[in-house]
Amino acid sequence: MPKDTFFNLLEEKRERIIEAAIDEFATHSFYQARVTAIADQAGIAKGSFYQYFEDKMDLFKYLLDLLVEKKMTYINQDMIVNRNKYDFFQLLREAFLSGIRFAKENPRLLPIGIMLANDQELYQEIWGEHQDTSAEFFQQLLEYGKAQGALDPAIDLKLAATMLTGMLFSLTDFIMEDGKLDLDDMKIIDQMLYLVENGLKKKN
Amino acid sequence: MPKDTFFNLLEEKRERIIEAAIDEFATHSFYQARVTAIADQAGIAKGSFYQYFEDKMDLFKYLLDLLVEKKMTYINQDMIVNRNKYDFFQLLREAFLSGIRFAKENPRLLPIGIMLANDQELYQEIWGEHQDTSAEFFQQLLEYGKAQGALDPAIDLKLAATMLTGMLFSLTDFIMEDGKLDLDDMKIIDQMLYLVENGLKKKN
Amino acid sequence: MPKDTFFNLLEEKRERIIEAAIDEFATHSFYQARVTAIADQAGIAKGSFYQYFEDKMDLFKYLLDLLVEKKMTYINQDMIVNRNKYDFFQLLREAFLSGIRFAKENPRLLPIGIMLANDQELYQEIWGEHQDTSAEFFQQLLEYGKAQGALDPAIDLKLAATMLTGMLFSLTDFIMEDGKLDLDDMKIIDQMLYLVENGLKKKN
Amino acid sequence: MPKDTFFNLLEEKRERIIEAAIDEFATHSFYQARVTAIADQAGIAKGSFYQYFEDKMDLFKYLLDLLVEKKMTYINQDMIVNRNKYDFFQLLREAFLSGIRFAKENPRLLPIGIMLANDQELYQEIWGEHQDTSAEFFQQLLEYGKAQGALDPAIDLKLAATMLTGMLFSLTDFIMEDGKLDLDDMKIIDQMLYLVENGLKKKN
DNA sequence: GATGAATGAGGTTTCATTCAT
DNA sequence: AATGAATGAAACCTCATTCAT
Repeated sequence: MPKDTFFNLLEEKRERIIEAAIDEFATHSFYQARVTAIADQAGIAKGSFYQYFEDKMDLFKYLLDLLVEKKMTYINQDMIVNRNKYDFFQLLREAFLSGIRFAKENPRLLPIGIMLANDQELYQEIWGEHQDTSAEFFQQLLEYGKAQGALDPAIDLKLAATMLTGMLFSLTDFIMEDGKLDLDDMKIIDQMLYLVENGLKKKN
Repeated sequence: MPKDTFFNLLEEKRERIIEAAIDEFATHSFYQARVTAIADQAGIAKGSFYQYFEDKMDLFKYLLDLLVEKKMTYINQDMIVNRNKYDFFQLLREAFLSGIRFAKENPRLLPIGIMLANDQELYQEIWGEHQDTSAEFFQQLLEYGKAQGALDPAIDLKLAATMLTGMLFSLTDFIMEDGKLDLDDMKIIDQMLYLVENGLKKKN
Repeated sequence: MPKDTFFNLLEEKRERIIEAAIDEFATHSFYQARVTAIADQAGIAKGSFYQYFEDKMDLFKYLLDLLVEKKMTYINQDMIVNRNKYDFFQLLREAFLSGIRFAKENPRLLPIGIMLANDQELYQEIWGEHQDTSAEFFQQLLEYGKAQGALDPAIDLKLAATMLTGMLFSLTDFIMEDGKLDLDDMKIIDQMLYLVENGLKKKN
Repeated sequence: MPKDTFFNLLEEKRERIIEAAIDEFATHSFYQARVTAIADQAGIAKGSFYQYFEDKMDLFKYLLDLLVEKKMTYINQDMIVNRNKYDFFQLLREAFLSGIRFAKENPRLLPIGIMLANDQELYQEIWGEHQDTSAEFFQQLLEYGKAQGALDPAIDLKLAATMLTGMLFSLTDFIMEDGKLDLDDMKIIDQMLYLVENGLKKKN
């Protein structure tokens, strides 16, 4: 946790530091990221950095907290409200949508999460067991769908969850790549959902 | 490219160096990996390292070349031979299978590829534009399937390719995770293919 | 010298600062001691510290002044009063006793003096020539003893003073070590005095 | 323990480094001593230092090992040889003599030992329990003397050992102070021994 | 060709002190 | 007077790379 001094700062300066940190961690791994670069970019003295944070890790963890908190906000807003109104595939659509929306509105946070996900050792140190949330989330959603009788009973839920996770990741990459427009996103998501619902096979 | 001296080495020593390098890069990012660790592990003097390679990057690029070359070999062996004998979904099955097989037989190469894929800057420096090969490969396969009339004409091929790429990645993770058995892999792949073919929706 | 602001403080706060400083300097060398720790412990702002003292050294010197002053008080109280009533060995006993008593009643001041005594450079900077007070004191006492005819004329007074100084230091350590009881102290001091008076040799 | 690289160095360079280290640690506490100063003084690059030693502590411990080893050599040479030839007071004389001789011939090692002795925390970290050797040594010697019937049976051996330790320390300081001559040392030691044997009291 | 010592730039972190409120 | 944020020099240590044998 950052020190009190950090939270006592003027909003504006705090923002500058966070922005600088996100910039640095979005483009460099935790180890490659330099405290000096963050301090310089934020326009503060190197020494000041250590008045705000215990060390580099302290800042990094705080950033991840922000990321998780923000992401949760996104998903919850959309999903909690609609959980009982819609059927499984509509909920899935919402889930995809909020994932994409989050990524688009916080594009610099994404690489940080991805980098962490790919550094096992760091991941363990920071989050311990803390299961892969994304796959877990989809599995719960699928169980709900199964209970509703919306799913083909032949499918393995855990595998399907894994699959959806992978698809969401790729889809995000796909959409982020050239900053495509919002309207198009809808089409893409609907296409993707069509694939998920009906598969690739030609209907007779 | 490694220097001539490297290729003049006894096969056995060359092998030892490559193995040591793979070990190091499989567990550390490019920047985090230490030349010293590689030299120690390979049982050569630190100075010798620089007689074989220009620098750390030189070795890393060479490793990636090996990785790509090896992966291509896998896919080609299975696919080129069977391209005309089987229908689209059988080919897709082969593609998944060879992807998985490669990952299982070269488990230490995988993290290297993943790490690289997640470091934009490094990726650019090493491969420049060099499109995402995996998605490209699936797109070609899908085009072949479309030509065969095996696919639902409503689907967007590029998107489907993205989707399959993500799925393959996740599937690989899924299988590698607890070292599942070969026979099970088949079942999982068939399950996955079932999803891909028929989607999640309950059949009437 | 502390600034006027320091002496204008409420007795209670001044006390708190001194106590905090003693704690810090008793457990850390001058260089190792941290101004921040003192300020925190005393419950004052770091900035306030510099309103009271020129710098770390300023406080340290002041502490040493207090120490010397306090020690002098101890010795004087006992000694000045008794100087003419008792013979040499009784005075020596008093001197040892007051040394021990001071150490026991101000246990945290002792390490500060010891640390200083062992850092030549610092010692010089703070006290310049300022002879070793303890040895000097014993030498005067011995001269008084010689004048009284209580001492073996063969002994070298300066050397004996050095010897007594070392003994007092060790004795203090010895007694402080496990917080021994007061009554025991008397016995120990009498034992020690016996040694001083009669030496180790077996009497015939 | 220093790394192998250190022991592979040319004698001359190794010597230079040790000398530089002793100089630094003799005039600064462990924490105050600077690796940079040692490297500069020894004429090596800062990086080289870390090729030879794990860290600052590694070098410091090695220095202490040298100190102890050297001191042991001194004492043993003189004492082991003479243990059975001489009576107690002669042995004590030898002990004092070797202590002094060691201090005179290795004047820069002494402050290092003293500083360590006065930093409890550091002492613990380096030597753990490892009793105060000097006091222990004198106690054994005194027990030998008691067995021989050379000592006044009224004296407390542990206290006497403490006393002798303190005296040796002070005596060493006394002699080192202004670089007194060898011949004088003998006189001083004999004076000191006289005090120890016969005490201060005037003989009738 | 092989070795391993030598180098120094650059990273993180600490902390006494100053400054602005 | 009091506060506590701001500063930057300086410390330790790492490591890719060069150099001399």
